[in-house]
Amino acid sequence: MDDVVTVLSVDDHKMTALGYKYILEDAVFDGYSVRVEVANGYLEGEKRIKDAEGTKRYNIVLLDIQLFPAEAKDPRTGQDLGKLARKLIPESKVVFMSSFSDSFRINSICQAVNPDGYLVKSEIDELSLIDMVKTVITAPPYYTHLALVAVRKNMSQTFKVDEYDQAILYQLSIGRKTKDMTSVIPLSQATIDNRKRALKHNFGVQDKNDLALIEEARIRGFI
Amino acid sequence: MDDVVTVLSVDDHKMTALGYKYILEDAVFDGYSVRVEVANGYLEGEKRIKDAEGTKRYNIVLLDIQLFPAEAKDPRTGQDLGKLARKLIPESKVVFMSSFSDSFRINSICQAVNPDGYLVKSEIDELSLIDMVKTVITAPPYYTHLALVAVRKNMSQTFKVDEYDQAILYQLSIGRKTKDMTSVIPLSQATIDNRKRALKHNFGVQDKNDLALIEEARIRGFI
DNA sequence: GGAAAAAACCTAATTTTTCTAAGGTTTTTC
DNA sequence: GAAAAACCTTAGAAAAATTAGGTTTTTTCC
Repeated sequence: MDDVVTVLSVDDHKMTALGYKYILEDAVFDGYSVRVEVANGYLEGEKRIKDAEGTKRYNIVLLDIQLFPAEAKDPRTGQDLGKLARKLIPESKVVFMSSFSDSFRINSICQAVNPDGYLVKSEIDELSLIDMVKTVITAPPYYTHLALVAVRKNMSQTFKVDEYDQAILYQLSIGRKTKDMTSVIPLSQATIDNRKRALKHNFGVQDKNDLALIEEARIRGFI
Repeated sequence: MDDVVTVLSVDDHKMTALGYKYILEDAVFDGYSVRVEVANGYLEGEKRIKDAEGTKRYNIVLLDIQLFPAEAKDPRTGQDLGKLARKLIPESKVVFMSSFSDSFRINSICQAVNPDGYLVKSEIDELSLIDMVKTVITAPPYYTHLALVAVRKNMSQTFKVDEYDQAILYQLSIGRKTKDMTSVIPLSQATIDNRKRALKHNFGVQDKNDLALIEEARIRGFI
């Protein structure tokens, strides 16, 4: 193992990333030290990853999810950087840190990127940060407690919805009109109507509105 | 919290269970101590769980998976006891300890029982056993490393198979003939033939035999 | 607040997809 | 070499999707 573990930390709050940097660089590891490079926001993070293409420059890439200010309306997230890292620097470990602890989001990211770690920000302290580096380097994966709870919830979900139903629930949750879903879900509007009706029935919210369906889906971890 | 945490340990190797008993009873916990009752095998475990029905007698139920000697040919496993515990003593935490570390088995059990912990036996030592009790009591779940790796593998599985295909793969893996699968899978033999052919195509093993299909499914964590 | 427009909800007929029944051919097992 | 099993195919049945459009409810606008 190298004497220095290099971490790229990508966050839209530089102060947060600097906090992690000093914690990790001050910590005492067994047989190595940690050096943290900070990238402020999506674009800088993207650049660093691209600049490192094909190298082993980073042992760990630490990614926030939200990397643009809300008003930027940019749909790209840390998940996209995670996928990019997987492609360009496949030997680097990818770890997410996010304030999101909802089941759906965590499981979606884990499925899409298969990260070596996931930390819910409210659970991060000095010890867990250090423990994350140790575990990710030697025996991934590393999940904080709430991330594990979310994973467990998904695993034990006995009521299955297929990919179409999941997409319908998601589109409902972000406010897309049913008639517009045909542009993102390859089904006819009547089929979407039918499946929506079936979902309401199966979730025990027929005779109720979409909000009830969304809420029940959220409770069950489908969104 | 009670001063004493009571654990029911169900294993078919009494010496193993006794080992856990002495480790945990000798350990020093913060604010409580641990008392372990040992049940030797499935039937005794079943009896203890039934006797405890509706009570809070056990804080934790620790279950091995294999609870009959191989020659007994009894299909019941610790998973059945786990489900029973969930039903009769719902306030007790359920934790599995097993030598199985294959992805399919771990994920099946987690889905069927939603345990508060899963330990792969090769990873159990004094510290992890103690840590398991602490975590399970205060903030479940607790998975050992290989269990987490298995969970992660399942999560990141992008190639989905539905329940019918998964059952076909499993039946193939235990050697059941295709013509006999109709007794355990509610599909016609022609449909099973068709799905099997499609699975071989999707897994890139058409023109190969069943062993190739099984192996590829195992690699991908479907069995 | 009411009218018009938009969207949701719903349904029947038709089409498409998947399953099944039935049985033939090929391969494997004994 | 015979029997068993796997593999494969076709025609028909069943299930799901689609087309097309109607009714009801909600939203928007004045």
